[in-house]
Amino acid sequence: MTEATPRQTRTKRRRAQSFENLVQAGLAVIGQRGLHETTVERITEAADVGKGTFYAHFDSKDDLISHLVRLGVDELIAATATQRRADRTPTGRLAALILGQLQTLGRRRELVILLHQVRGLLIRQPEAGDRLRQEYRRYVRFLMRECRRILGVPSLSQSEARTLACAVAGFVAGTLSFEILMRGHRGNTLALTRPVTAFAHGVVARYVPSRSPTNGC
Amino acid sequence: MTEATPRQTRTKRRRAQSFENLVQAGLAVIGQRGLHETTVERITEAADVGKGTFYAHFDSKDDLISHLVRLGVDELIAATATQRRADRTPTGRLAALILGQLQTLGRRRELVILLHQVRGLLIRQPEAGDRLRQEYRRYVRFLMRECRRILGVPSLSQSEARTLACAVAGFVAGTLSFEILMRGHRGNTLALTRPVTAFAHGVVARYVPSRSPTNGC
Amino acid sequence: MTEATPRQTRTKRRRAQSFENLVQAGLAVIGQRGLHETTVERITEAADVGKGTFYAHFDSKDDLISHLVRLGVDELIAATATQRRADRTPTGRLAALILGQLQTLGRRRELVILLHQVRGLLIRQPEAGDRLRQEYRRYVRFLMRECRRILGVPSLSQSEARTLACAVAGFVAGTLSFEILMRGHRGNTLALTRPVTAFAHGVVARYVPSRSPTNGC
Amino acid sequence: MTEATPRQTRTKRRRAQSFENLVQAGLAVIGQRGLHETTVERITEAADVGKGTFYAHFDSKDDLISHLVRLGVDELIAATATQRRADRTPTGRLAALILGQLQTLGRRRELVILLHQVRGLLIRQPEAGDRLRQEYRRYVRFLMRECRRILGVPSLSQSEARTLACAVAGFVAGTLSFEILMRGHRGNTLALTRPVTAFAHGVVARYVPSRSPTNGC
DNA sequence: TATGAATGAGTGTTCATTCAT
DNA sequence: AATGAATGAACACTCATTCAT
Repeated sequence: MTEATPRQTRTKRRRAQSFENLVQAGLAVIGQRGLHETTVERITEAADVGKGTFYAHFDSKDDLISHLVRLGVDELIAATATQRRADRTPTGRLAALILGQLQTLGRRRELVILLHQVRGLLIRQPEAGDRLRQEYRRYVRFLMRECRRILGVPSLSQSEARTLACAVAGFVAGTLSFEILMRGHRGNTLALTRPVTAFAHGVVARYVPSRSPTNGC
Repeated sequence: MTEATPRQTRTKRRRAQSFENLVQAGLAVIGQRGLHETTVERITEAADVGKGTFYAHFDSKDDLISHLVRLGVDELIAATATQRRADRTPTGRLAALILGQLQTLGRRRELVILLHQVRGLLIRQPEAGDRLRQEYRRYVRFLMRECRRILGVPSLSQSEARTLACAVAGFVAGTLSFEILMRGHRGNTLALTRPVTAFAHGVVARYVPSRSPTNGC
Repeated sequence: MTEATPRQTRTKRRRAQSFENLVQAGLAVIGQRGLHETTVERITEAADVGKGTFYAHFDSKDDLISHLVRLGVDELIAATATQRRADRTPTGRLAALILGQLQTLGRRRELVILLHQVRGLLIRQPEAGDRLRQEYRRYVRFLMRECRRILGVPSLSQSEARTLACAVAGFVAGTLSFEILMRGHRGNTLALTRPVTAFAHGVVARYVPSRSPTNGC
Repeated sequence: MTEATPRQTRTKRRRAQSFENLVQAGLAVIGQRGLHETTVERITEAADVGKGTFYAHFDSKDDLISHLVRLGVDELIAATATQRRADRTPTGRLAALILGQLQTLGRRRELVILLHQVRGLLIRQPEAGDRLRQEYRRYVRFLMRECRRILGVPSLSQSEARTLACAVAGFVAGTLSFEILMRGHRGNTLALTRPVTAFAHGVVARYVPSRSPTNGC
């Protein structure tokens, strides 16, 4: 017990440590240099492992990126979960959903850069990058479910729900990218409250069948 | 003198033709392969000119990209101008503004890819790429003016107008990128009418001081 | 007379002017940027003529360089002629010969750079660059004649005279290049008087059969 | 532990071998083709390594050249050291110093070409190439010390010593370059004995305060 | 398992030269 | 005679990936 098992465990722990280092280093380097200027060497230097070690954990650079995108989408989905019940009205809940995404991304610019740049690769060639594309689909499907939950299921066809989810996802990602571009820093996501509530308000007004004439507002 | 002018003209025409070929080829190749996989050689092949000719017209690959972004922003601004008076109500005019952008971009996927990927480069390092950044600022400032024109000037501070313009720009660019990602093709921008009007409606409701209590709807 | 001849003359003058501009511009650019960084375009810009004009006057870049080297050697030879009779003693005349070369080159750094760099090309491959090599041979042969004249003809075999001339030429060119390297500017060629007279003194002492025991010093 | 060291050693030996191959190949190729026609690819072919390997050992082509110049200057200095005590009289010692340089360079034409061509680059722009320039300064400073040692320290100011060292260095490098140029081959450096002793004689006569009137000869 | 030395296809860029005008 | 637009071979350098240790 004091000999065999811990040794194996220690080896495994070391391996897990290397893996984790590479993941974190990868995200950090991408955040600083962007996808294209991120080289395997820079990642392994930042992770403080040998260059060969990278290929003991990942099949390729693209493989690491897939991992990172998966983690990023996980985080985006998780972030929303906490705010799901913050409000009672559909408008408030939709606004909370959007603001939750914005705040999470606002705190982690690496994620904005990663997800933006990978999206840029995917919209280029419809046939390629299926594994990566699935992650974005997962994110949009999550938003579809959330929108339906908030707005009420029967009012939306599958296609309409997807269109709306794309609008929500696009609003979040796009607004943030322009904010960063214009302000040159992370920006204050609180300042985005007004357009967010406006968007949420409009969506509820147009998508939720008004229960009473005055409820739409 | 009766000879010199045509001579010069012929040569200049040839030069202009090469330039135009390179610009169009550049946009086309970027649309197919993305910024990073677009090589100068691929561009010159597509333009059917020698590789050296590229550098007779542009200082560098980045220089061409700057040109293309400028043209793209010009097109985006011009596209909107035609729809400026299509509607009378603020909501309708705002929706028309957004739909105009979407339709123009929907027709020209190369522009979506170009502007998306360049934005991806710019949000990475705040200090670099100033020339390119100026183009995006020009676009956002244009949207600021349009929003103010539509919503009425006094209601918006400079900062709020900028935030709103970023939201509009982001909504357009982001929604389109997710649509392309999900549908795998250009998508039908008409299907986006509903979220667009929702957004426009919400913005007017929240930004325009209501003239009468029922007007917001 | 007022018509035909002057017109031809004017054309010829223009052509001669272009030629002269190119020669001067070539020398100037080489002086500033060195042989390798001197491009035909930079020369034609400096000469304020079109790029094609260069090839109306010279077969190639190498052709211009040949011209310049020829002019440089001419100048070196001419510079010496004036000082030929400045002194009576062999030591003084030899020192005057060397100092004359040094002063001419000291005033025209472009010439130092040109002749040094071209020599660098020629010592690399014995078989190539024959036309250029002839210019340096002309220079060395000139020095052979001068040395013989100063030291007295019968005392030197052809081979020894050539070796001595190489030493003189090498002393001049080499000393100047190290001076410029160490001092970072043209340097004061007057400061070189002491090593020059030392060299001249030694050569006379060792090459001239002493007429009297005390004359060697 | 008993295994780790040999492993590391084997890899390191391989690396050192590649490095040495590149250095030798670099010098050889420069000797054959000159600085400008020496391409990284030609070097790696001659060294029988992949092109990328070059950049695993050197930052750039210039970096290799710096290395080679350093080695060349080292060799020049080392070559002299052995002959330092070959003679007793100042004239003999100075001549031995110069002949030592000439014989070393006469045996290694690559070094002549390398040092000549690099000097050609450095005399062009006073401000650039500081790292390379330092090597030449090191060489000249070495010659300053040697001259002082041979001629006796008190007789020379710092500035005069530097001028004399430049003259010695220039005499060596320049004479050899003209010899190679004229003879088309390595030449017999023994044939240079006469001008060398003449130079040495003259320097001693003019720089060493004569102990007795007849000693100068 | 971890390493890092080696690789070579691929990239942006330069420049001497040609030639239609 | 003069021009300058076009050309493409050539170059320095990068980087994802492999593999012997």
